Amino acid sequence: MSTQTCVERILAAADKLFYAKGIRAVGVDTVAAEAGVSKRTLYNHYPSKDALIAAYLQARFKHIAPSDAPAREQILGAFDRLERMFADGSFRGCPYVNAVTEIGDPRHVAASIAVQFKEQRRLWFRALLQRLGVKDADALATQLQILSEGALSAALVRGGDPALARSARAAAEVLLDAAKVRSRKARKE
Amino acid sequence: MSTQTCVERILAAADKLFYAKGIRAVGVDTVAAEAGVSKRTLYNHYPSKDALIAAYLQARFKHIAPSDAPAREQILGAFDRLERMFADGSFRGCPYVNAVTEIGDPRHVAASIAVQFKEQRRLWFRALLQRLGVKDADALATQLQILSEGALSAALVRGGDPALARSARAAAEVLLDAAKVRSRKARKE
DNA sequence: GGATAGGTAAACAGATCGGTTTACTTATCA
DNA sequence: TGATAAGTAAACCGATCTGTTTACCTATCC
Repeated sequence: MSTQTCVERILAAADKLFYAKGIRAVGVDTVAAEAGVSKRTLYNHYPSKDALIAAYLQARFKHIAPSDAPAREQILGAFDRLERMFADGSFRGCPYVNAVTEIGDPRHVAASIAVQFKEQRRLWFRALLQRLGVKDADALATQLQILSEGALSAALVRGGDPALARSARAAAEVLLDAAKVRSRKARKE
Repeated sequence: MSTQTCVERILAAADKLFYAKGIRAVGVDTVAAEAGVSKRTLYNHYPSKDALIAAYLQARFKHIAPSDAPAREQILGAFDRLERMFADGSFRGCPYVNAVTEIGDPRHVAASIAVQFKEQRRLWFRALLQRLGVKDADALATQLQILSEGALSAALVRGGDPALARSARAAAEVLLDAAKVRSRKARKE
């Protein structure tokens, strides 16, 4: 017996299977079985597989915990987190990018969730860059986002090679060092 | 009537449909119909859908034409090519990454083809960097590869925004400028 | 002219998919 | 106690998928 509620177990099963095997590769019956729940119950909570997919992506939408650590440290820490993800063994790419690829239809809810997630991450970079006093924080944030995105994609193909995360981190350091700072006084960290 | 041979039409149809709609989303019957060929004929040339997928990926394996243009120009030109791909309207991400995502199984032929393709591109970067006399050409080549990979992935989610290719190009310029060169004399271009 | 190779069209087989329905069980609570 | 809500198990539906089979057609070439 568990303290988990019904929809929690469904979501946990969907998360595990959809991410590990792919959205299209996993049927609704399989999710229900993994959750230890009848198919009827699953369809009582989610009217369609599309709704379940949307819920799965929403549930993965973790906001990064705000931190008082130095901005540069936090930025580079994001790449260290990638490295740990790659080495985990169960890494299979970015769930949002995967969903967009597997679903195809750009009007699907999954597409807009993916856009929101990526933009949220970019804004997280931008806020930290602004704290660093970087002049064109917006442009640099996009570049850092592209770097982490690229590491994710390359690691998917290369079987989760953690060296890719370290490469991306080193590139991020170069970009940060080359970035122009607003003024001498603004540099506190 | 066309001068195209049978398997050429099959491959052209597979390329168009697999890339535009996804490998799993397109059935063998659809490919045969698009090629104007009976299903029996398709299975005479390719014993299974997996074989057709492998042929589709192999056919996309274009080697970049060698050029006498300055190395730095060629490297940055790769990002300009990305920008044109994004703006094309039919852009739907990298076919190799998509195949890995859609198929899942890392032992599938598609997975090794994807690895080969990505490595070939990385080596193309590396050769140009060596011509530039860059000291750690191997590491920088990986970073440039991560940048273009990231632009592809981000553009897939963001509906082919060409600005992402320009961002990646600008980052590549910064990395190139920061790269250490082997010696004064080696700098010819 | 007749064998051969390669093609078409369409039915078929077996599996799986998303989703629905039916009939039964359990637990809560007024 | 008895109504209501929520769950189970399993059959079922129609569509679609990969792959095979059958029967027929049409060039080419010796």
